Amino acid sequence: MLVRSIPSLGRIAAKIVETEAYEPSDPASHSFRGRTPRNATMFGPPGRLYVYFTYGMHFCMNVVTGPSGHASAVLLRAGRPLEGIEEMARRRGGRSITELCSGPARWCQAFGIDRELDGEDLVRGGAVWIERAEPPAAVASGPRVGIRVGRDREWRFRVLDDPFVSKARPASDRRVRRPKP
DNA sequence: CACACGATTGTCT
DNA sequence: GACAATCGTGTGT
Repeated sequence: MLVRSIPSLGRIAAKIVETEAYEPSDPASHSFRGRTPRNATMFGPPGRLYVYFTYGMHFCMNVVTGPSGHASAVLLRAGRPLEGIEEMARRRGGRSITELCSGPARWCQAFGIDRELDGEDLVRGGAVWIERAEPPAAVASGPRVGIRVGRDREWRFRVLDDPFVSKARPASDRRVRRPKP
């Protein structure tokens, strides 16, 4: 689960139910064409938050996963709200609970994640960090969403039958993995 | 310096 | 299902 601490507002938390993976030899990755000012955090050490701005109005967040120099990251696409639901609903304009964190830009808005948190250390955990949660019974994988290249890499992962995954193409999943208890 | 476009979302038909 | 919103970023001149 992803946890956000906001002074005077307390904890906001959501269980991660949908992600996408990106790595440097992957044409869909921001890191594919090398380091730039925007993607610099991806090229840094793992365990950091990579936040980028897109479509002139939205933020999306990733967890940097590869060692320094190997720019890999995992996009956080959807979460199930667990704590601070009132605060999330306020930031999301009073929308229903399934629309609070179900989408990468929606999740950032609900958590108050923006440019200022790019590069945040998720391991040290000051403003935002990750905590262990109950593992899912089954994970489905399939093509990533909203990209025009790299569709052959089926690196979108979502919890099977979870109502909080984003609405994008649940039928495109091609493989189901069931981790042993 | 100009310009095309995006790891999206919300609204309208 | 179509499309507007809205601007930072990367690329090319």
